[in-house]
Amino acid sequence: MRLSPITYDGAMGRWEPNARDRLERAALALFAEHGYDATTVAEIADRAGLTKSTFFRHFADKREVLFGGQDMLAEQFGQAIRTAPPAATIAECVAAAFEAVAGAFTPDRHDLAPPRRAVIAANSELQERELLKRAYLSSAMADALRGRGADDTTARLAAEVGILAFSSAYARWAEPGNQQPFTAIAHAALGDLQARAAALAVPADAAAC
Amino acid sequence: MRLSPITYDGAMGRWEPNARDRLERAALALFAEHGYDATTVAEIADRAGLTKSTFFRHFADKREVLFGGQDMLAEQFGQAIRTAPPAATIAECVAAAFEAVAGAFTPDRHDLAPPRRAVIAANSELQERELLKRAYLSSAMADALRGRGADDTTARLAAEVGILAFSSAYARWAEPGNQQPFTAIAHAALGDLQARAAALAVPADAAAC
DNA sequence: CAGAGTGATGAGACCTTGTCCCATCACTCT
DNA sequence: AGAGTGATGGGACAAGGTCTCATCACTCTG
Repeated sequence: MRLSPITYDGAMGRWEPNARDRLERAALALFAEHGYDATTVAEIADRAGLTKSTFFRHFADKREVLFGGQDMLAEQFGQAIRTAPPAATIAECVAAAFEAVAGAFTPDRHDLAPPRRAVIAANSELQERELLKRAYLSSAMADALRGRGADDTTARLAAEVGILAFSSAYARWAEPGNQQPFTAIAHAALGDLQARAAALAVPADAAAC
Repeated sequence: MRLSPITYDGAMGRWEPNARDRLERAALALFAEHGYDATTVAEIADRAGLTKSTFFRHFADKREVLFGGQDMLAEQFGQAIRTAPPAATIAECVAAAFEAVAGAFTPDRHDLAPPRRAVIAANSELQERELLKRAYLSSAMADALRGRGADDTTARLAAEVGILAFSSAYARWAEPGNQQPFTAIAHAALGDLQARAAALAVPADAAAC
């Protein structure tokens, strides 16, 4: 299948550009229409004007088409923590990581989040992948913290708390009515969790659960 | 394929009993010999004297054969937290959950842990499943804590910290030379994490990472 | 003791995911 | 014009996983 040529600037594919983009959009549309399971890779490729072969050249996995940017996110987390000021505390390192990825949460990306979340919420296999993504981000943060000299246990704990803050901040940012920028929400979530972590450490506290 | 009859007491299979057990052992042996990827479900079933059909009747998934008891563990976590004394703090609820599952970590199960861990460590797909299992246990704990009235954020945080303590305690318990009972290790790990969580909450602390 | 019922298994067709190899095409460079 | 390059198409292929139906062992009932 050959599509009409489109002039495009930038280093894109040679035929019709944006093959990866087209596949992502086609997948999201079909998943929303018929559900994730009822949609085959061949159908996605077909709607994008491509074939199954090409799909798997762009995505290692059928699920991957919904979880594209996670590698970049993990890389940015790690980079921000590694390049934070030497005197920064662990909490400040985590906050720096959040600021580093704030660029990915621009208002124009905001519209794509709700349908994507809806598709994931409707399928347990995709929720699993979402959890996996979190674990991946968490271990990237923990590695970077260890690289700064933090001991293993503290690094893992801080990373878990950081990811918890990140994911709840993302959920709030992605809400349809939200206007606040991601950074503000993320910082608030992190501060909130820090306070609650302190409360956890006081078993004599009267706060029975 | 028909095997010689074996007298057996208890509600087992009608033909050769312990089909599920045999499949698990055959799988672990083959995975250790040839690796996870190079072992097909048909081979596992064949070594167990069964067929592919029967394998998928006992396990929803090829990976599932290595991750059997997680449902039970999650159930025990939840049950212990729901039935903890009304005045128990969150930390005490988590500790109660650990005690509830200690029965699963008896010395005779200790020997099966190292080969299983070795197989998982050699395959990323299985490590992913391990992470998924953790997330599953964590959400079971969080649900139970929410059921006691804890707010969402605190419940999730406590569950994450609890699972972190649990998995590091399990790793220590499963070490070949270990003699300590699981409960003692788990409580120590939880206490350790609580202290570090408190330190995280003090950003003015001089502990740069 | 005969026959119906039950539940686990065997057998095999079938679809989808994911891999692999090779031919083909568009575009670029010389 | 011709060679090179890189993305794509096409099809064969293995394995995972689902489904259906027949078969067998065992139990229960009359």
